[in-house]
Amino acid sequence: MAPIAPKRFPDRDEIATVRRECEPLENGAQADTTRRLAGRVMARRDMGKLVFLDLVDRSGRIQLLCPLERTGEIDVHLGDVVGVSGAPAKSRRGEPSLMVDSLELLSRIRTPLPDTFHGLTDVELRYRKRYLDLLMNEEARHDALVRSRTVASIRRTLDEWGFVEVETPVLQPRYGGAFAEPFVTHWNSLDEDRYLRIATELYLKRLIVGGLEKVYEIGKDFRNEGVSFKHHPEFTMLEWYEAYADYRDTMDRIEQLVARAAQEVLGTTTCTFRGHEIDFAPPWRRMKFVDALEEHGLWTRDADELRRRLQERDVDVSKDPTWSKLIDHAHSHFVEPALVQPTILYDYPVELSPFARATDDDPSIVERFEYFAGGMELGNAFTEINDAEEQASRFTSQEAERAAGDVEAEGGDPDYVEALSYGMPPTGGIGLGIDRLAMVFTGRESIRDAILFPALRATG
RNA sequence: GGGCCGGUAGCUCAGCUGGUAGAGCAGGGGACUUUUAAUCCCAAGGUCGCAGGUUCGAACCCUGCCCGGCCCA
Repeated sequence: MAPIAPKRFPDRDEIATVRRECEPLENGAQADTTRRLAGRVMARRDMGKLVFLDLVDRSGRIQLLCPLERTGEIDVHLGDVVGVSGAPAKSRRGEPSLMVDSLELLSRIRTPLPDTFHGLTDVELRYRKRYLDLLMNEEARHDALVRSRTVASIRRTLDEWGFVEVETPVLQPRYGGAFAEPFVTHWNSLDEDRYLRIATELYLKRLIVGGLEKVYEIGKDFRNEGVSFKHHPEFTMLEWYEAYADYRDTMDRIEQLVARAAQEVLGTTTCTFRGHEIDFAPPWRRMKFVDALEEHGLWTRDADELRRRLQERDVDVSKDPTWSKLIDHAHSHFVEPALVQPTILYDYPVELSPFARATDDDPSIVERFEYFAGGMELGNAFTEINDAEEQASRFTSQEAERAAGDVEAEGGDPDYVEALSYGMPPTGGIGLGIDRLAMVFTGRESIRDAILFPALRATG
């Protein structure tokens, strides 16, 4: 009968820790302590009575020296999960190692690993079998940890600032809070359709009405659209809302939040993305939306004129039925890609911003900003409309956009308007695309490298 | 949706002008007490993405489809 594989391996140390213990040793020497390590065997070099293994855990890699006279036969294949105990040592050539006394097989590999030298490079396989990518490519492990630590840092900062983390519905009877088409599903027992949320915005602001004052949520949003290097149909978004604050307060906070995350995760406020060194240290460049378009000669309130100017520049405007879509196209085509260093664009046309309050001196311009890095929008923020009647009239304006052919225009939400009618404090709110931030922090140029299991077509 | 590129052993790849499929690593067997892409010997490993077509003969040429990448929309 085959021996039963151990169900646990307690009291293990991290490989990185043991490596550090090996550093001061002379070549060929070993410490008189005993350490226990567990992990995946990623290389094997047999030298007759002495077997060398490379053991990998989350923290790093170390060489195992296995003298057969002590350990017995080493019945270990590449990819097996083993636990060992032994003494920190250095090989004669100076390689940090563990001189193994005993080795136990914890899990036997059944399907051979990919080529341990070339790793797994096939892009499709890396996405479909991310576990192999993580196993074979140290870079993939590193990126996953950077993302995780970034989210942890953001939570720490918001918690420290007194924000409350909440969870709001993913399945919503109405969708809103962004311009996008939703996924639809069906609730059988109620025989009602539900939309997967495209944003958390309208529920979070209901909580501001309810007096929670400072709330945030980190979660998945879903938008029924194609995939690109910066778009993914399910993506992770942070949104926060802060009572008694406006968009200027929010600008200061987002600079602090991102710079601090970079500092904590990367050890510096800078990172390299698409060959550019990007520095998140505040203050970020700030520029009016209108001025940014003006720089490209693309600011006009006249839809026909704007259409003409875009066509002159060989832009296909056939799918832009409204001025809003045209100006958005102009912005995303000419302005956004040039915003490499962290930049805040502020004061947007009211047509693009159904939830933002007007500026004091111009009712056609609202207190909204978007912020960019690496040529990508990272997020969007407003001084929130907190008056029910004003919100209702913005929804009405959006219906006109929809009637003019913009399928992504806001659909309106009477229940949300009712919530506002009970009074909402003046409020600043913001969204942050976590996947895109992770792209910039890791230097990965595809959002699919920032997402552990990106969406792919189903196979066979 | 359109254009370009790709899919050959578990992985990384080669395969010329159409002539019966190759290597390295991994996996199996063996040798070796300081190797680290260890080395050496032996044996094994294939629906060439799928389906048609052309041809005496197709991984290779043609058509359609599937999956992926990049760019455009």
